[in-house]
Amino acid sequence: MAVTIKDIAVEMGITPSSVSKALNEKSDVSTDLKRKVRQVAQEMGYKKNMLAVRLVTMKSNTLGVFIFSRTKIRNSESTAYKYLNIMLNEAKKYGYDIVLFSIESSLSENKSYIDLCRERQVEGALFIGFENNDYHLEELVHSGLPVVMIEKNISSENTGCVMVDNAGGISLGMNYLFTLGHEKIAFIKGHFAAELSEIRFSQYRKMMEEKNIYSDRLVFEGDFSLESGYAVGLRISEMPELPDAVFASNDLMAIGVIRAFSEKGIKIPDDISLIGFDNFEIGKYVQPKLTTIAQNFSDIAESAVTMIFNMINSGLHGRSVLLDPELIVRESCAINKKYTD
Amino acid sequence: MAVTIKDIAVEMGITPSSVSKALNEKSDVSTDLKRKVRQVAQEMGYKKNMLAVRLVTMKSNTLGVFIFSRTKIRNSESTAYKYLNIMLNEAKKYGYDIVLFSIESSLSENKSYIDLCRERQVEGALFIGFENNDYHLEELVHSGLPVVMIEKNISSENTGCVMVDNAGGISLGMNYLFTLGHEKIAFIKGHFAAELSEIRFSQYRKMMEEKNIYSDRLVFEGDFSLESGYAVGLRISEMPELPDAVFASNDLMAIGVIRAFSEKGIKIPDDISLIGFDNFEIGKYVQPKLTTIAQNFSDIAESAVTMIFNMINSGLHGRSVLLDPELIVRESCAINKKYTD
DNA sequence: AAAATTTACGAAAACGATTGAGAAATATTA
DNA sequence: TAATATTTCTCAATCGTTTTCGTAAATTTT
Repeated sequence: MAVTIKDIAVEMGITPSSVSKALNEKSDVSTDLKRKVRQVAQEMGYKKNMLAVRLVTMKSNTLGVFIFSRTKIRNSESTAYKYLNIMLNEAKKYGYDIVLFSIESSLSENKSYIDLCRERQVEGALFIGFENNDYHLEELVHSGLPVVMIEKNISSENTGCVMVDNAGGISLGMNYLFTLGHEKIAFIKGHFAAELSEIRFSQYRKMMEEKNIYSDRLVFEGDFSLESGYAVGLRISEMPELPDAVFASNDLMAIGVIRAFSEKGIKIPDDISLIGFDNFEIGKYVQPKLTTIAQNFSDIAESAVTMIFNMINSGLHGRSVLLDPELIVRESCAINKKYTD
Repeated sequence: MAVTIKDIAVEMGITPSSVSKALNEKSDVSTDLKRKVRQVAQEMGYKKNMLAVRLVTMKSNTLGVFIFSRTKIRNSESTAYKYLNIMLNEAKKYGYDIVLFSIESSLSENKSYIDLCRERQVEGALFIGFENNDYHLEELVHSGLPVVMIEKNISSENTGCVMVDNAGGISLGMNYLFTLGHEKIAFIKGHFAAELSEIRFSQYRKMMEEKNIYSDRLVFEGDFSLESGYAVGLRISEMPELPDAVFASNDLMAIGVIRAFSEKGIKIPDDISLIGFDNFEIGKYVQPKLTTIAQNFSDIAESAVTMIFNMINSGLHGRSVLLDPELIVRESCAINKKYTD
């Protein structure tokens, strides 16, 4: 069917090994033959069979990428894709392919992530999002396979992670809110199965407690989705006394809140301030423009790929790298009026 | 390193072929041996090497998917990911893997899409988005490799496509607008390199011309991005006389328009009606809620995968399938006041 | 009990490449 | 010119499977 080096060999009256070496620019073949072989290969439409190459060289040059879609954690398909895109381009620079794994179906097959990786001979695995209750984590950590996770804080010999400094991001936002004179700051938590939900909330709680102004009644359960933000927004609007501000665990929920408040006639930032987390582009187009904490998705993905290649090629251990978030001030926060009284 | 069937064979004092047959549930091996082999394999932590399997069986069980990221056509990373996700799950049902290809890097390597596919032995390729000026199209069509494209209307022996009926979608929106009494309908075109931009615009133009109300001054260039929608919105707001309505080629641009109008004090839908295309979830949360044309991304992706497997397994030819769009009426369109005068 | 059939396993070739060791051809040195 | 060194190619093993064919043993049929 397809033309092989053997075909080229018989065509040229030489051996397959010479063809292989010529095509791979080995030193023990004359430049003249190289040229001829290249030309014949071209003419015959030869394409090397990577399956064979990888089998014999025992190098798959392949990275596995797992994206969690089962529960739509963070509801941010768009960020998953951003990550994926960067990973793809970075991997290509190293000459690696990326094979995608979907979580839901692999679980139904009753194959663990490691099984999938071993079968495909992937040299490393990248995880985008990881659920707290996933019992495969243990296995991953002890597998020996280089693994790096995004949005899940972990580091061991063979597993690393890269994520934004979520606690730092919350601090940035909280301090900004404090500076503006806000004290009754409500918080909308993210999806319970995402580790960063807990991290963000903990930092919020810690900072509120330090000021002795923490109250359970100020925290609301969300799941990172627009809808959940909207639902919480409605509930907040019905509180006997409005909070000074609300800190949403992500932009999507913040936008849901904007919608709810708008329907209830609550003005942002006049009646209440609002801050999000992520810095999605859409935040610049909602009314009011959303003040938020930015995380650089490209940097995260790039660091993840860099780390995994360091682990694969240089045998480095997994590390936990935290990237700096940034406060993006736009229009959804204002000075607390009560403060000026 | 890793345990192979040979290892199992020596361990059990049988031959590799028996192990292979046992593991593959072949009929010419006793159920007793099968059981034993399974157990030993399990104990020894055997994982079959798919590279070897695929090489010998001459079946890669792999689909290639190409996503165009070079020019951020449609600016809809999120839809690309939605497509990808469905494809992944559908492919898994057939026992296929998906390897991802990034367009930009492949071009820099000077390897055509077909080269990449042939090397990896992929059995079919899925394209998400395709640029008008991509000169590789010709090669694809004549490659013999099963290919199906999303958002690019083409069909030949080995290439098919699936997309929403864009012209029909525009008709839906235009007729709705006409019913509401609008005549001066502005149109924001999508990215010039996307085929569907032309399709959508053509239908708009056709319907306007049928009513003899087409004017070049009512059409604006966009590129599917929020920013471009915003920019056009600003320009529209500065027109000597406001149009009755604006039809944006996608929701993102419509949201940009909302922002621009809001800043200029133009009320939607009181002063002007607005309609989008895509039915992104965010449309329900902007103010006013966006009326739009819905396309079902899941259906599109599923159809694409189904088609490619039909081509791969049953040798069916590529077809061009058009899915029905739907008008989603929300709040951004109202009856034309001039009409009621 | 002999013949025919079935069952269960082994031997070996294959898939398409790579690679180190060895052989042949050519070039270099003494 | 002979000996040595260098270049250039061939040989053959290998990667981990699958699969066809062959054959001995077990089973069934006559």
